[in-house]
Amino acid sequence: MAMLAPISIDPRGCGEAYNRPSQDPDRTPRHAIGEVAAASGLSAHTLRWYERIGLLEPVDRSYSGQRRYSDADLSRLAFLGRLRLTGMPVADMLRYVELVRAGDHTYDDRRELLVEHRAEVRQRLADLHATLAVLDYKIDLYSRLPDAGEQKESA
Amino acid sequence: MAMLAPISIDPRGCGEAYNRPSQDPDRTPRHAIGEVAAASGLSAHTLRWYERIGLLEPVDRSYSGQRRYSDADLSRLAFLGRLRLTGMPVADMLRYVELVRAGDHTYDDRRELLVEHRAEVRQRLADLHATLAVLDYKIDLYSRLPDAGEQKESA
DNA sequence: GGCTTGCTTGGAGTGCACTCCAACTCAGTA
DNA sequence: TACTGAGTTGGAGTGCACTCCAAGCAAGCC
Repeated sequence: MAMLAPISIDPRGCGEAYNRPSQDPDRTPRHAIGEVAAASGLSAHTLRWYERIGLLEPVDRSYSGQRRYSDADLSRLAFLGRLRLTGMPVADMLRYVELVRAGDHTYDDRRELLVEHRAEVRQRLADLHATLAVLDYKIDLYSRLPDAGEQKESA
Repeated sequence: MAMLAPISIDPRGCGEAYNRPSQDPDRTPRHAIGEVAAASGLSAHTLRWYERIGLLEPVDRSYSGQRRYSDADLSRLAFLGRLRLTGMPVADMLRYVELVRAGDHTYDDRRELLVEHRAEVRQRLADLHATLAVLDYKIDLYSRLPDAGEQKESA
């Protein structure tokens, strides 16, 4: 297998890349599914499934029928991966992708969708911070009352 | 229905409360399932299910057989709710509860479990922060290219 | 007394997001 | 040319965490 350029992904450039002029080198297919799985943290199964349900446009194929992902696919995946990782339901991701597909007149809807997700992300951050404090408190407690101690804690 | 004292929950005092001397007012049963559901954010269904699978000790009952939760139950629930909210699998929560049940000689194991969870919480915090930056970037982009604009964005 | 609302049960059902299966084909190396 | 490992498909299966159901009991209010 020819050595492929290492994959690097900038999640900022996602979705929109779809609207780029087609001579953009961005859209040259070159990455096999295994590479993409390793780079994105999604399994090959999941990558195929995302394509099947329409989260990704049909991916280009090699002459023998194997998938070859372009950098544009990769950056979309990177962004979608972030959305998933932070808890956006697949159905909402699909809606976002459909808005991108629909064209430039959907900017407002896309923004709204992202703004809503941002609010959820902030809520999660708050929950996690609060829990972190509780965990620190209890871990400290357990550290100071090491195992098998006879004394009981009162908090 | 008699007005019950408003429920306030301090998640720090959880699990351990189980080892308190029984004269502690903490263990007086008084809260109906509906109240507890409202206060904890868990549904009544879920509260019964948690009890069924052993996350909660069998809850005290009124003479007519309805559940009456004590403050000790509540504070355990508050802590368990935090663990769930921050992504701990129910199976791990169950393990934690079983360690609490097993007695004081399990402090080290409990601490280890919480330390592991804390690491996951920190990882999530990092993921969320990184995604927040991406969301801010894209939302800003969409805001500056309001809907139906003719120009295309290039990032 | 009648009404409404809330609670009870065990077991079955739901929704989400994958994840696997079987039976292939294909690519690269010795 | 044989072998190994990676890729292909649609449909079925899995795991998790609830969530609901039906039928009935109980409590508070007019």
